[in-house]
Amino acid sequence: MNSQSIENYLKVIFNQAIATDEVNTTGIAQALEVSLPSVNSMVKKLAGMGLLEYQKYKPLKITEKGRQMAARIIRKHRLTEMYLVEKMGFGWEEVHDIAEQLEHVQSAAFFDRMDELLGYPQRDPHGSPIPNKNGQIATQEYQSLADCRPGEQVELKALSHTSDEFLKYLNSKDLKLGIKVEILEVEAFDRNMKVAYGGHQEVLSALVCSKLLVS
Amino acid sequence: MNSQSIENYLKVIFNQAIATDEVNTTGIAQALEVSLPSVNSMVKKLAGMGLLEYQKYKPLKITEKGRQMAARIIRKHRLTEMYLVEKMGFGWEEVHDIAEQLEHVQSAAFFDRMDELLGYPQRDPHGSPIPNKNGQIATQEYQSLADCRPGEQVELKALSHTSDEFLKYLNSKDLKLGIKVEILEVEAFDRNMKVAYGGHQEVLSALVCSKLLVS
DNA sequence: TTAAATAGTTAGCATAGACTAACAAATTTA
DNA sequence: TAAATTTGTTAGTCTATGCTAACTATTTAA
Ligand SMILES: [Mn+2]
Ligand SMILES: [Mn+2]
Ligand SMILES: [Mn+2]
Ligand SMILES: [Mn+2]
Repeated sequence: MNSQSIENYLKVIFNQAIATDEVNTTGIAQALEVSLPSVNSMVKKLAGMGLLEYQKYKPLKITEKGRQMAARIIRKHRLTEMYLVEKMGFGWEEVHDIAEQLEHVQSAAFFDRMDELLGYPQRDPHGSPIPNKNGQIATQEYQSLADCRPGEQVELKALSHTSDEFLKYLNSKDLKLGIKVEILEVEAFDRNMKVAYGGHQEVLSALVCSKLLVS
Repeated sequence: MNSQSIENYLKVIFNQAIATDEVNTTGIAQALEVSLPSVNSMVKKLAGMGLLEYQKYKPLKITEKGRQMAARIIRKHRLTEMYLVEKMGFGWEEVHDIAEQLEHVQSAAFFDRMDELLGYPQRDPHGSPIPNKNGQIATQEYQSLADCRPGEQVELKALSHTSDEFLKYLNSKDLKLGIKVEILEVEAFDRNMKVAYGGHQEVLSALVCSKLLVS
């Protein structure tokens, strides 16, 4: 069985591969808050396990085997988050740290039961897709709210950033997944957006808009 | 934060202290399936943390601090087992291995929520008491079925042994907690018992009877 | 296109937690 | 009670995973 450490590395590498395709040592070190030499030795180990392709000084590439293994861990993470929100009444800002631990539990039955009780959800509470048991994952086809034009009416589908602070900010503005948002105005200077949704009218910063994924 | 290893040692020591008051190195080694020197060095570490009293060649004694810490882990274990059975539909023979992992999750909110959703249960699916948040634990005041006499009518309250095989055996005989059992006959030679309960009439071996706790 | 900055690597070390081999103390058995 | 057995301890080793310091390769800026 792989250690929690290995699983956490692999997950970070997988996520960085999605974002940039080219994964580098420094990015992993920052994401995991470990030193560069620690990453270097773990990367060699993962390569030895056939999960990465590693050549000195070259960007890292995750293998298909690595991708699948990572996706299965992410599956457990996201199912857990969904379960905590839907079945245990937690807020979407409370679940990540718990899921970060539960994702390492070794018990197919446990996660399969969550999946079943949830009715086989496709997305987690933050709108990210839940990989299937084979490690296949739907690609996000949403655009950023920041790329929308005045007059458009869109639906909030997912978040591209899920820090506690951001989620609490969204709570404070009653911004939830599924709400319909109308873009009223875009300020040319700073790209701030005036939007209307569910009885609210708010001005959202360009930073916030860039993290909101809509369709 | 204490490691999973430390927590598992402490739990074993706590349980042995309940059973015998005198805890010895060999017993811990057997329970955890590790070598004697491994236990010896961990025991010194736990003593250094103030969780045990250790003197060379003397039986170990768990401290009040150690007892409380152990009971809090056991609380998480037993709440988890109860949650898995009551809220997720697992059988009592399926939950121990999952709880063995979940008991190490660091999140008071997670276990408090389980507790709340379960309605603050006093006992786990095997009838063992669930310690409270301060590490206080009710003492079992049940007697073994093996100590009962013919003609007595008792209620099955808990198990003093909870291996998968034993639980599956109980499943096969429809023996569940809460059922009323009448002792019909005790065979003098081997102490086998003929009992009746819920439409069943069975002969239970002395070994089985010794593991069934009743009131 | 050289110099500076950044990124990646290696060597060496630390800690946690496991192990075996060798030995010592305590207990049991003859 | 002396011998045999069991129990506990010490010393030394190993693997996993981290670290810092020193160095090298690559990339960026002057
Ligand atoms: Mn998460
Ligand atoms: Mn994790
Ligand atoms: Mn258990
Ligand atoms: Mn455990």
